[in-house]
Amino acid sequence: MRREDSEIVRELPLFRGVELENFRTLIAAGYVQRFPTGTVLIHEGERPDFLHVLVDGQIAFFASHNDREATVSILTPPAAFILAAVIVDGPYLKSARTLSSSTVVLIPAGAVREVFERDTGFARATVAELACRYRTIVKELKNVRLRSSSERLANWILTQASQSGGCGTFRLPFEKRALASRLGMRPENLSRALAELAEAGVTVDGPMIRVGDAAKLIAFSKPNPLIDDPTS
Amino acid sequence: MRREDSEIVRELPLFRGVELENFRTLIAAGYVQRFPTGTVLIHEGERPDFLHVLVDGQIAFFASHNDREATVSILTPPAAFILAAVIVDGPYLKSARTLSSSTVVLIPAGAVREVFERDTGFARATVAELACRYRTIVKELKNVRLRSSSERLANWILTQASQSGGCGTFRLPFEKRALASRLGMRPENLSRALAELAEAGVTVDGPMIRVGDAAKLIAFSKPNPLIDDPTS
DNA sequence: CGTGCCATTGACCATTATCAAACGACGTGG
DNA sequence: CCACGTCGTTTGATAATGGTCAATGGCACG
Repeated sequence: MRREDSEIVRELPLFRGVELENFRTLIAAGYVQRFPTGTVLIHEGERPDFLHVLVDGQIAFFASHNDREATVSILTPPAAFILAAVIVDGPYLKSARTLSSSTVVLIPAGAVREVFERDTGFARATVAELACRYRTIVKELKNVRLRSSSERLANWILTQASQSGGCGTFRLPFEKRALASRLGMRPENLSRALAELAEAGVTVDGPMIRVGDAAKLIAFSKPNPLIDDPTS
Repeated sequence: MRREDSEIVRELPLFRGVELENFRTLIAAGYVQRFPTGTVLIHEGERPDFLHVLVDGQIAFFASHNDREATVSILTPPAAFILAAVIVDGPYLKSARTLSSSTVVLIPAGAVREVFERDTGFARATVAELACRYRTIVKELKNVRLRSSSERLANWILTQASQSGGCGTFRLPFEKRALASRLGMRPENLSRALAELAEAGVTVDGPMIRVGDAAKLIAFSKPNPLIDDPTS
């Protein structure tokens, strides 16, 4: 593993509190892999062999049933994933697919569980990580149940715009079809919803989104920190 | 606190591994309260003062936004709740209301965090609890996104029937309106969906549900352990 | 310079929500 | 003991939301 990659892992909140020796054990057991766009890294229902850390790229988590497919979340680096499955040693509940070419650090599940047993710093960080993940999904469930699809879109644009720095313009981080699935809608509906948001001052040019009138978009979106604030 | 109540708490997976001395600290700091039906115990957005343990009764967790209200989950005793909020010391993401008169053990959040810091057994149990909770919500999100409302109902009836012992008849554990909200539908729709399930051999008499033909209901429901199995 | 995929648009359909009304169980007060 | 009101449930009619199907245009890539 390149020093560069292990540094990224070390800097994650999940690993920052691990004792150096234990961290080295984990890194020594792990390795790095690079996957092209569209690779399915993990399959719903299988058993977790590795804790994964996304170092670069983008990964979508999705689940299938009844000939339908739903994106549960999209992960941006750096971040660990499938921690819960590794901890409880239960089957993956979601599949994962790269949305762009991605590099992933793989740490054997057994090593993770061992270090978890003897390193209280790691245990604490695991708790914090899981608690945050849990809260994130609760927010997502609220998002789905309490808002229409255009409202979800409007709020997604708002948070995206605010994360992309002051100017009201940003580039979609992935294809519109991926965004549609992430927001629980069809691509056709996303198109229509984007067109509808012109009334709220949002203009679209290919992958570029421009928030022309933030106040108007906020009025339409009715953002709620208990749904949209990733830090709360 | 009655010995009876503290025993129930002690037997929970979350507390079973806590060192006896630490457990006594928690219990000494806590107290029991009984609430009538319909009491709102906690309010979305407020700060967590206590870790709660439901000892008897039933509690619905719900969130409000845009004049809408959505039930996120319904808890049956014995179980701890709002653990994640206590751990990260963040605002409640959901409100909680008793569906029947309920007794709850309240343990001050500070005491929980203190014991959490020095008791590795508790830390480990917390991790397990959070990981399971996380996975439960992921399943719920899949349930909402991958199934129609009648499918959700059919699968709910299936698991309920299997948990209520061999005979295919059971009593709804709460009002139909609460069930409707739990399943993400309106009471009117629940009525219609129940009527529709007659084709799958389900008969309804007030609060009594009878699964006349399990095979037929299974064929309709298409149950999926990665959504419906609470243990996986 | 095709070929394929994504995005968009329009027409139509399915699902679910909303509104309204009526029924029945239940409890209260005359 | 009965009249009445309340509330949960059911049923019907209608509207809104989102999904499906089909056709088209644009763009990248071979």
